[in-house]
Amino acid sequence: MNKMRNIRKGTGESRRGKETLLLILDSAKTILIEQGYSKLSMRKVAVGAQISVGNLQYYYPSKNDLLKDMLDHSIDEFMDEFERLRLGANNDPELHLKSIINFIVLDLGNPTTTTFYPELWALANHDEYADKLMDEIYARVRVPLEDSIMRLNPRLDFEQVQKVALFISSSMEGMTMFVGHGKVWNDSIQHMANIATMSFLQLVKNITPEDIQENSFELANHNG
Amino acid sequence: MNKMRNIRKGTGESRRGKETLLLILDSAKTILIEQGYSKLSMRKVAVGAQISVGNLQYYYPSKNDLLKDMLDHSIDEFMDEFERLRLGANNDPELHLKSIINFIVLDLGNPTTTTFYPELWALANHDEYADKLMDEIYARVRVPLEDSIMRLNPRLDFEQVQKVALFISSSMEGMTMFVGHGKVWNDSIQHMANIATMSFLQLVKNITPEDIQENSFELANHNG
Amino acid sequence: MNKMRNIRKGTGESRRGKETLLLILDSAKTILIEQGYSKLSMRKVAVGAQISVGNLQYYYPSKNDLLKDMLDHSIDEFMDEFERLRLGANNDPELHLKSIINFIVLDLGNPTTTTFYPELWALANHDEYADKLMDEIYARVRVPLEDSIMRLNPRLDFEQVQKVALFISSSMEGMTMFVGHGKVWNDSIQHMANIATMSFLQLVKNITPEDIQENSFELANHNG
Amino acid sequence: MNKMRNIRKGTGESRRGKETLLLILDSAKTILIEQGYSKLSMRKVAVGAQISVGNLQYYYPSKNDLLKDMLDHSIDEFMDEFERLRLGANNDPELHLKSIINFIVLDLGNPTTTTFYPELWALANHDEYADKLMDEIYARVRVPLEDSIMRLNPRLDFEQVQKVALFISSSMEGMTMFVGHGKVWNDSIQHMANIATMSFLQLVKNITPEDIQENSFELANHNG
DNA sequence: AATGAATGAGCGTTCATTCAT
DNA sequence: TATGAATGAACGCTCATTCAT
Repeated sequence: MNKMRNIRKGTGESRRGKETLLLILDSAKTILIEQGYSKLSMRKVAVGAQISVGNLQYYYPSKNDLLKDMLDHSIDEFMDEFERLRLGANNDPELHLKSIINFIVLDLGNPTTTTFYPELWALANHDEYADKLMDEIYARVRVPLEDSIMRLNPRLDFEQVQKVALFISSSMEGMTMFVGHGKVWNDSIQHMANIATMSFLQLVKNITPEDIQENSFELANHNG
Repeated sequence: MNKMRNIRKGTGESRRGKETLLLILDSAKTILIEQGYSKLSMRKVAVGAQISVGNLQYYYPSKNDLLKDMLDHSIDEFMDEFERLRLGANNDPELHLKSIINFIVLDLGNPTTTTFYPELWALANHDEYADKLMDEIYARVRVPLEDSIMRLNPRLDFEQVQKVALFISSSMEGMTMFVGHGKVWNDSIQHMANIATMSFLQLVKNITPEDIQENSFELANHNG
Repeated sequence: MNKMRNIRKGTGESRRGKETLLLILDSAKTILIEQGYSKLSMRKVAVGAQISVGNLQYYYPSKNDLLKDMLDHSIDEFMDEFERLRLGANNDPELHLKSIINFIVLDLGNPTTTTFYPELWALANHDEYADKLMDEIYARVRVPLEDSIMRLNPRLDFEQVQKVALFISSSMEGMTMFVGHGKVWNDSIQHMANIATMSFLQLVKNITPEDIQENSFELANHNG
Repeated sequence: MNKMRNIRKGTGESRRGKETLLLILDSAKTILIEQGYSKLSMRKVAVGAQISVGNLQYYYPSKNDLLKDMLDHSIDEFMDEFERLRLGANNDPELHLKSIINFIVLDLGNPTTTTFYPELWALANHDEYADKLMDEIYARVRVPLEDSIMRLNPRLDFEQVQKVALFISSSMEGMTMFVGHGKVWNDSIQHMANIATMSFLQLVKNITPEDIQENSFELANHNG
């Protein structure tokens, strides 16, 4: 299965071409992670891949084409790992949930993850393709979460399960900027994983449809 | 209290200068939000503020100077609201916690918040000042959270309280990319606030020092 | 009367700016004439004007803006001369016609005219502005021709006068590529002017509405 | 008779090669006509001919080689038609002259002619080959004109005949930019052909050697 | 006869910055 | 305070050309 989907027909056909394609994508990803999207330029990618700008543009006629392929390529790596985790799950939904949480939170400490995802989120606010990609990734991440939640709390209908899964997933993503690689609380990443595990399990087991539905007006009344 | 801290001595002193300064900062913020940091340029800021590039550079000799002031200015607005919330709190720690959670989560639906913060997080990975600023903001946001947690769960020592507060705060930030303005799950923002409230309250009340300390090795044993 | 109409507001305001503007337009025109439109680049114009590319783009944000102004500027020079000729005309329509013909045909020998106009014609086939400009120039050139023709041949209605003027004008333009500067027949330019004068005078005096209206079918009949 | 004269020895020898050669030349001509010489590039020609750039360069090692062959090829088509006209002429010189004029003027309405020739004239000012080619074409076009003029006006010596033929030929070319396809006066093309026919016949019949020889000094005297 | 891969120069354009006025 | 003028570097991109296969 060839995951690179470079745009221009007829590029990356030969062995040499495929090697160059990989050099390009790695270079682009490295620059995105080390310097951020605002510093990502075709020139820098070319230098990083040790090819000429002209040749880079032979593979990717426009910067946007490169961006797309680079995002695909970067995400595929994460997804591959995640897929392995999913397949290795046993039948115990609680155990499965725990292992997913632990995997995702600890993965935030990976330097690549720490810097790549915030770039993607920022990009998604201004770039349609990045936005679409984000939707796809996180939908796939939520699938095993939803599966476990459904089995651990049969009172919830599917929409409610989806929202709980979304809460758990986004909750973990939010830690990136605080416990990720190089961040102030990076040393506490395992403690954060523990809190997350404890918190999410309790949530999943105890939450009722009413907890979710309760509207802000009632909340206001409670307050008063 | 003048919150703008523009670098060049003696600028923004006259009435007209102050007005121009505000026009500049608003223009910069608008561009950051609408087009992202990679598209933010001195030229565009000058056009947006309806002044010449030369004059812009009179106020901010370098782009970085502008960036700093713009971040300060943008965050001040959020902090002002947050401060009002803090001061308006009554003595009930649970009620206070609930109102903070509700305020923060619902604020994510604000278009400015939705796009501004991801830009800041991405920036913080490559810009020292943005990084420092983030630390300051979120430390201040956590203070009232820590206060409530401490009172609701006296078993936890301060370090543990800090970590629970960090978990809750980052958890909410993570929703930005999913329930923010224009995002797929924006319609569910109130439901997400409900889940968050329920989940965090349970967490704060029930968590023990052991839950936090438990290490991954034990987890591994549990798994096996 | 300032004939330069550079696009960007606020450029060319100071004395120095106006000088630079002239250097730019002269440089552009020289390159167009010496190397042709396909070789006209912002870089070459900047070098010719002895300024930086950045400064050139300060005056003309886009190449098209420069092209427009350069065309305007180049044509103004021709029009100024032509206007002087028109104003210096006495009341004798035949004499006036002769002097216009002589002026235009001999002007074709001017190196600038020889190369500039074919570039303009080619450009007009692909560039809307050049096309519009051509219409304007030649309409103005035809005015004094129409005036003379009308007086020399009262049998023609205005539409017919226009067509005869168009024939005469375009006929002269066609000589550019043959008797212009550096062309094979350049030595015969005065003889060509003589033939043109004799031919056009005869035409104007003798042509009837029927000559113009006669359709190709009748022509075929005449032929048979 | 193979009219294509591509440079590289041994190309276009096989049947398939000849087909590709035609695709290339057609593609080049189409681009020249639709976009102008400044937009004519090897890449675009290759795309238009549906071959790779590498293969295009197998046929034409340099862009200039392609340009030459393309000009030859384009002109051959016009010359073929013109040759047919010449051969179909009967013995009446006036009739022959009329049919040539009608053919040439009406041909200006052909979209290809309208745009191709101005490009050629512009090119001829900067490209030696295009210049040489122009000389050849128009010399051939003038031959039948000279033949008719000579027979219709025996007073003229050959040099004078040549100049009258040149005047008539260039006069017609000049109409291209005004009555050609898509031009403002295109609807009047038949009327222009009529005026041309009438004017040129009168010229040819009545012109004297003195009319041609008369110098500008005498003209100047007339004016004064 | 044809493709894919690569180069290096040049293109129009945007940029942060400097400086005279 | 404010503008207009200027620079030099970098940007994304197109180009003619070369070469291995």
